[in-house]
Amino acid sequence: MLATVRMRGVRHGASGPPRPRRGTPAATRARLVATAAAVFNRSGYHGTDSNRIARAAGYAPGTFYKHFRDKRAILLAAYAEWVTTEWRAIEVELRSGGGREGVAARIVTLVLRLHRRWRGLRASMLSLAATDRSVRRFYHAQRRRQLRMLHDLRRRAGRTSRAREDDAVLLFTLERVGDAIANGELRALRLHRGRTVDLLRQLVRRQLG
Amino acid sequence: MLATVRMRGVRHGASGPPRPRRGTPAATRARLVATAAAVFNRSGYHGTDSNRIARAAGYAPGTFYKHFRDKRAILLAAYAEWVTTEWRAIEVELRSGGGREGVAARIVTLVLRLHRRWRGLRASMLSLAATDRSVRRFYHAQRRRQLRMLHDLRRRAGRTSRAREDDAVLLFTLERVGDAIANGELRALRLHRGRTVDLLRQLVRRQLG
Amino acid sequence: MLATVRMRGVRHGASGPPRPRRGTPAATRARLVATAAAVFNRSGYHGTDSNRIARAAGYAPGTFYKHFRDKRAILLAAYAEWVTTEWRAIEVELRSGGGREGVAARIVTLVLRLHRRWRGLRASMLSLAATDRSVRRFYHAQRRRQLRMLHDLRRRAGRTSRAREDDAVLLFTLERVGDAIANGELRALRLHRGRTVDLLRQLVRRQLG
Amino acid sequence: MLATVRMRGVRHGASGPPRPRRGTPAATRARLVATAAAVFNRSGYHGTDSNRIARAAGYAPGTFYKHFRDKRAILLAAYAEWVTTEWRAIEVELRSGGGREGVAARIVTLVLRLHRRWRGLRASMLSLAATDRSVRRFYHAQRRRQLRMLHDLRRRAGRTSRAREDDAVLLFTLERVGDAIANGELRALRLHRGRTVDLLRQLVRRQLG
DNA sequence: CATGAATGAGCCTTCATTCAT
DNA sequence: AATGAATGAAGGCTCATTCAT
Repeated sequence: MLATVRMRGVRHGASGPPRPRRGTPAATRARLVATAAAVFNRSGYHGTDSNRIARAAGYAPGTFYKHFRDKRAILLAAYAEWVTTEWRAIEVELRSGGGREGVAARIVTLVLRLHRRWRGLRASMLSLAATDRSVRRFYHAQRRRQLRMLHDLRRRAGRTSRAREDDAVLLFTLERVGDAIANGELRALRLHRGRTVDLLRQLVRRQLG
Repeated sequence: MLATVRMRGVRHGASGPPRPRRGTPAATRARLVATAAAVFNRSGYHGTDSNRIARAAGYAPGTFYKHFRDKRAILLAAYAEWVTTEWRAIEVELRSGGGREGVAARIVTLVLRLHRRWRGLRASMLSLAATDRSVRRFYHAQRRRQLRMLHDLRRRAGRTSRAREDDAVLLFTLERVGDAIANGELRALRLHRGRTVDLLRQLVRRQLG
Repeated sequence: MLATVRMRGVRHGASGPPRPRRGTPAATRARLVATAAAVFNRSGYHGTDSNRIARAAGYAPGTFYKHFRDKRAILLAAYAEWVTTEWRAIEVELRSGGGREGVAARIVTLVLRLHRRWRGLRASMLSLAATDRSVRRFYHAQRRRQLRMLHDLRRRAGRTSRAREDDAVLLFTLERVGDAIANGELRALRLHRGRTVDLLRQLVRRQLG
Repeated sequence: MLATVRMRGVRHGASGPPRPRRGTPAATRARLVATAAAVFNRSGYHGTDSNRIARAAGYAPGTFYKHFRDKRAILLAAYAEWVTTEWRAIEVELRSGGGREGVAARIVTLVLRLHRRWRGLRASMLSLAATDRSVRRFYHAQRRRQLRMLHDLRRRAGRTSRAREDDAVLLFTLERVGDAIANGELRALRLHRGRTVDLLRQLVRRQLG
């Protein structure tokens, strides 16, 4: 959902405001969230302003504040969407079956892809969370959701021996390396991407198995 | 150095500026960098301004710009200092000897402590790096330094079998978990801190061994 | 237009802003341009700032930048208006007929009056044009307009024998002497104003005839 | 004098401060004035600052204020020098004899060359004079000097029939066209330079004859 | 005489937010 | 529901000027 609606919203924004005005509040809100996600992703939270987001979505500045208390609120909404999307994709991947090996490999690929695609959005979130208490709480809540989802996945696979701490550390590693690859850190460090990805796959396989 | 000079600089800034009029440029610069590190750490890059930093260090706004081209520049200086400080500490720790076990444990403790203390500064750096190309390059250069330092450490310890990719992934994991602890994520996720730290120690021990 | 709207805009700015909230963008823009012309005229380009102009027009600082890219842009707009206004007045004067003598005399009077009234605005323009390439280009374009207008006037009067160089030199002389009178240079040099003006009238008469 | 000392002063300024420190006050002052003239000429009064001028002359900021009350004062000094230089050159030219024709032609050439060379300095002067009363007074005093010099020249040549008003208007025209040529206005207006210069020569010849 | 570190008022500009329509 | 003109606090940065050495 994020990946489709959002991209459209922005493409239009580049030329003019072609969006249909007067829609259901929910549709307007969704359009704004999707656009915000794309814009934050490209320019960063501190690199855009609420007027720009509104215009990019095809609305006037005032409309923005009819749907969101403030700029922060829309970032939270966009990020929550992102978490949902990511884990929906992972669930689909897992359910599609295949050997333990294949599943681990595909999950790593998926996570890396999503991190690459949304690195700016995630960076925006982290940037705010660092200073803003309530954003941090929200961010932690999202993380709890992730952990719960991972735990459910493993339970369904019949593997519950591992501690939640192991899950968390794995999550952190995946996330951080995902960001690193997305940022171009690997290239900057002249590290082999394939080797690094293999390492991650091993870690995931071990944890799931 | 960061940990001492810096904190003082800010402390007196809080009450009234004790007018350090007329010092060597190097001393002024150092005072500004130290203060900036502390202020960024507390309020985040986007949460302060150059005037505030200057005042906190006991100077007028203009002085800031005699020493740094812009606000960005002082963040880079502060971060570079931080990297140096962190690894100086790690080296000292390693040289102090003790069994393999003890060293690994102490390094983990050290890294976690430094990350906790400076999480705001690091977050500021990441926040800028996400949007600013040249900051990103600088950040990557610092990371290269870290990796080189880690590699040197292991070579002196006579352990070179591991690939640089393993080093990097370990670094990322340590860093990320360090941030997570500092952020209060562990608590938010109701994870056991001791267990998590033990996990990290194992990883480090394995990598050094 | 310049002479009326503008002066009003500033007058009420002096006491308290009468809050012209919500007008058409064109009206706001016009109000800002008129005010800027008056303020530049009084204090010079480097003697005011965009906030002052905005307030004098009855707006907040931000409004200024909704209508003009920067301080320079509004000076250009104000100056372009001035050129238009001046030549509109000259055309009217010419069309009003009367003998060759009378027309020349009246044109000189008119030009001198306009230069006296707007000498600060013109000085602002010259001051910027001296340093700023693009302002200079704009200024030259305005001058081309003037020359074209003068040429058209003469053609309609059936006098085209003179070269464009003569037109230009006449324009420069008129302009410079106009400034000199406005500046009080004549008085400072203990020159007779009447005699000087007569000289100019002769020059204009000769050129038109 | 302006033309020599000044240019040197700046050339050095570009690399480092190579000037001998500790000279006679008069020498220091002269060096500063010459440098200021060159710097104002290039960048305009509002395009530089007193620190830059001091450094370009090989001195520290404080030295500047030991020799001049403020930034304005050095512009006045530089401009006064310029007027002196210009008229010294014109006098030399006149004294060198030659027929009436030749003298007029050479004076025009000279004036145009000086205006071209120092257009930035003159523009700086005009820019300040427009706003600043006392600068304007100073500027007028310089003009009086010019007029007196011109009058003396004519008396020596035995031509005193013309009124001072005529002298003044000629001066203004020469000056203004000189600036126009220096500014590139002629080119911008697609006017023939040769023709324009011829026109000026005629005017001067008539006035001297 | 000369230095140069330091000053701080103030300018230019941005942007989150409001509110009358 | 949506608009968009307007707001104004605040941030980044400059530069004329001072003064202790």
